[in-house]
Amino acid sequence: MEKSVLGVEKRKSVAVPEPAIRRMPSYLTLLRQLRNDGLEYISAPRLAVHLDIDPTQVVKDLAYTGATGRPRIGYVVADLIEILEEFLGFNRKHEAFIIGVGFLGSALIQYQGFREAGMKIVAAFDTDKKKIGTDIAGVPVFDLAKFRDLAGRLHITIGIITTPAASAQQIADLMVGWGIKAIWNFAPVSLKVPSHVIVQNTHIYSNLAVILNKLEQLKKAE
Amino acid sequence: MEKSVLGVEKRKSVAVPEPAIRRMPSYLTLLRQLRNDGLEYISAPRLAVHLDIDPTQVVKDLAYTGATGRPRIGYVVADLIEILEEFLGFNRKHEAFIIGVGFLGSALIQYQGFREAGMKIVAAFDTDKKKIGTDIAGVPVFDLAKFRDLAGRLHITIGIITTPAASAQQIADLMVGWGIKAIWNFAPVSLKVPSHVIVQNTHIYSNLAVILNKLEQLKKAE
DNA sequence: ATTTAATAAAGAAAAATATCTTTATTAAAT
DNA sequence: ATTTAATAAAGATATTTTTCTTTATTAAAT
Ligand SMILES: NC(=O)c1ccc[n+]([C@@H]2O[C@H](COP(=O)([O-])OP(=O)(O)OC[C@H]3O[C@@H](n4cnc5c(N)ncnc54)[C@H](O)[C@@H]3O)[C@@H](O)[C@H]2O)c1
Ligand SMILES: NC(=O)c1ccc[n+]([C@@H]2O[C@H](COP(=O)([O-])OP(=O)(O)OC[C@H]3O[C@@H](n4cnc5c(N)ncnc54)[C@H](O)[C@@H]3O)[C@@H](O)[C@H]2O)c1
Repeated sequence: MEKSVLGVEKRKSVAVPEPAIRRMPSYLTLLRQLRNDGLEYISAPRLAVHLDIDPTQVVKDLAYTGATGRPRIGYVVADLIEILEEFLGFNRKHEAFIIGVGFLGSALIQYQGFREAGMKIVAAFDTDKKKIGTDIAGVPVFDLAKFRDLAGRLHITIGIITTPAASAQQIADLMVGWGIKAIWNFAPVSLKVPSHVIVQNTHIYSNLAVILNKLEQLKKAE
Repeated sequence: MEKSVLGVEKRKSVAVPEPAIRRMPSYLTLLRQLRNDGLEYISAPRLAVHLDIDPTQVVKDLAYTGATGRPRIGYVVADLIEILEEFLGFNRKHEAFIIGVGFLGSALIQYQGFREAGMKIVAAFDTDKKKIGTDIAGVPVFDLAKFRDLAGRLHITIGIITTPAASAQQIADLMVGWGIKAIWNFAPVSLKVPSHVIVQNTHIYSNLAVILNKLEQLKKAE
């Protein structure tokens, strides 16, 4: 919060650092597990040991959510879970559709873990005649040609791309045309979209590159 | 490079920033595509436009690989591809095995794209009797009980974990016991391993959290 | 041949992020 | 009741990463 020249409160977009956002689901997952184990309180230093990160970073990350702990005791596990779920939006419903029902697309559709984050894939699209009309874990696979039709009726903000890289851009264009708010892209390409559309890339090669680089450093150090 | 007190060159581990490493596969993927389109030269500013990143960052990233460009011309596409492949290790062979042949594990086994990065999954392990003995795209699925046996004979440095979160730690312990160098973990848990073992987490919830957070910010801005 | 404009490369500055330090709080131990 | 030790919280510092600025290079234009 910041005072403007006129003395009126101006809501400064106190953006939480992305690295902190990325760590938060780990806190939540661990806390849920600890709760199931019957734990009532947990301190930041102990969370830090569990997750192998700096204890002050845990405190700072949790502070972003508004959570407060008590010295000598720590945080109330149940409360912290609720606060994190609320902060991350994992306690709300997020509907998504997915385009490209291949190996990865099918895996994502059948992934039970998205429930824990409030996300639900409600429809799938493909161009393959053999897949169109089928059903994967209750999620119907539609003809991509009917996308605009259907997508317009459903009010969905998240579109997932799991087509080959070659068709990813045209799929993105399609999504943008329909008015999608966020695109989760698993194809190894950089999508060009208008600035108001959120794009989150999950590029598998980046992770592999980090692994190979660390292996190389390890080798050099020997 | 740094001079030591004795005047002898000390190879300071000039670690390339991880963010740079993570961007490099994107350069490579794009360059391969441009080469296929017949392009001979490409400048950093044009690469930057393609990938929507800062042009000086492109130059800096590429400089880490040792690549040099010429003013007014840019980089030689073919050369740059080779340099990047060499730098990332994508032109070498990296054998891996995978534990957990469920939806995600199967998708990874069947993923053709790993070839582009030199990685090959040579064996899979599971505890499910129905899966043991089968074959996925030429990759045999073994009984996990025989893991130690087989893993010892194959000389593999990378282990991929795609089991449910609940069993991930015990799988990691198993891998460590065998002497694995790097673990690529897709289960949403923090693994505890000795410091000499590389762990790369690919946590799906982190990506989702970023998307939901950005959607929330978008909503607030309205 | 000379000028111009694009660009790589190196360096400086800024921004973002992580870590360290200090202070205050508080539950448990004495 | 007092002391002690653990810890949250806030602040300061350090590190990392990105962006900006300057300089030098060079192919193309004049
Ligand atoms: N398989 C993996 O584990 C994995 C991992 C990381 C990233 N990826 C990426 O995810 C994407 C999909 O990979 P995959 O292994 O599932 O491939 P896949 O070939 O199994 O699946 C692709 C699917 O997309 C469909 N498709 C193709 N063109 C389409 C279009 N224009 N519109 C709609 N559907 C279309 C195909 O019919 C197919 O069902 C690729 O970009 C890949 O690089 C895959
Ligand atoms: N499906 C996805 O798209 C997706 C995406 C991101 C992350 N993940 C994560 O990847 C992991 C696997 O997800 P999934 O959807 O493929 O689950 P899944 O249930 O389809 O597959 C899990 C597999 O692991 C095997 N398994 C269980 N315990 C084992 C053990 N102790 N040793 C060896 N094998 C064992 C099971 O038999 C099964 O084949 C989970 O941790 C999940 O959170 C999945």
